[in-house]
Amino acid sequence: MPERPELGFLLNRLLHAVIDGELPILQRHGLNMWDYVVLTALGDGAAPTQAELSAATGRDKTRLIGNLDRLAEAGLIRREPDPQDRRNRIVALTGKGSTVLRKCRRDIAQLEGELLSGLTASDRRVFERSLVRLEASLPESRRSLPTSRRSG
Amino acid sequence: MPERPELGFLLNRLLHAVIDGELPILQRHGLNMWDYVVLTALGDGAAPTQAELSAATGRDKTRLIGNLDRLAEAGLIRREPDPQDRRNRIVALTGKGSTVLRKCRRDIAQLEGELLSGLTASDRRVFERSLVRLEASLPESRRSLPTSRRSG
DNA sequence: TATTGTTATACTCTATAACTATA
DNA sequence: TATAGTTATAGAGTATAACAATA
Repeated sequence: MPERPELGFLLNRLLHAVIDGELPILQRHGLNMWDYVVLTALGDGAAPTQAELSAATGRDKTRLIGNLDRLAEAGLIRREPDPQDRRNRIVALTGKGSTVLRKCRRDIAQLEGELLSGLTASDRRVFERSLVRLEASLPESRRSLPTSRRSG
Repeated sequence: MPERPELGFLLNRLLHAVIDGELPILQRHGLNMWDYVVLTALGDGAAPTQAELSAATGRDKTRLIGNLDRLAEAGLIRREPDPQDRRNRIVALTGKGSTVLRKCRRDIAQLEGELLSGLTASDRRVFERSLVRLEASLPESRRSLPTSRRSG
């Protein structure tokens, strides 16, 4: 729609298309976007404290709690007191949590394939490689944060 | 951070980097992100009604009003009753509005150049072309909507 | 009766500040 | 005193519904 399509415009449109595609997938597994971000972070690294998890995901520590409560209630994560420092609570995936995470990733990978199916194989390789490179070039400060906004 | 970087993760990081870079530019001209989206829409097409502008930008019509009030107050747009149908108000850029829009676009183009400077010229061409193609392949439903979220 | 623009209300999400328990 | 986790309060942003003017 802009005469020269701006990066922000294009990225925004694309991101929201991805989110719109992902939300139903996550919902089928009883997850919202932040739940999935948390599970992803837990699947990537070793068991962290909630403070570390907050930093890793970009989710404010006070709001992270609600996600962890629900995830624990659903049996997807465990929260255990740290024997080293009993102020900490160590968060870790359960077997069920790993399974749900794996299924979501599989479905999301398929969704991505569909979204990118309009590109040639060569263009897709360059596109994905560029995304990874650009992301790597960003300052550390910005962390994850897919939102579940609704447009007016 | 994910083992296989997901599209949503990468797009989100990149979009927020763009937004973080753009907000100070817009702020220098007294604009917020929605103001800029509205000015952009007005710069692209002919003078629309507020309802059309709402549809074109994705901004809810009730929340669009506040933006239009401020933009008119700042002398960047005009709102005139439609002689054809006096329920409508026709919105249009003023000369001052066009100037501000042009300056913002120029600064944002420079920002984009910096953000993409890590790519080779060839990769950048493919990357931008792919973005445009992917955006064009999306369903009509989704319209613009850069947000000014703050991560926790 | 339907529609444009507007205002008002309720609701959600977010930011900030307290509180507790450990250290 | 400082920190991890938690809870509570205030504020911003959003959706929804109602309203006045015009068709």
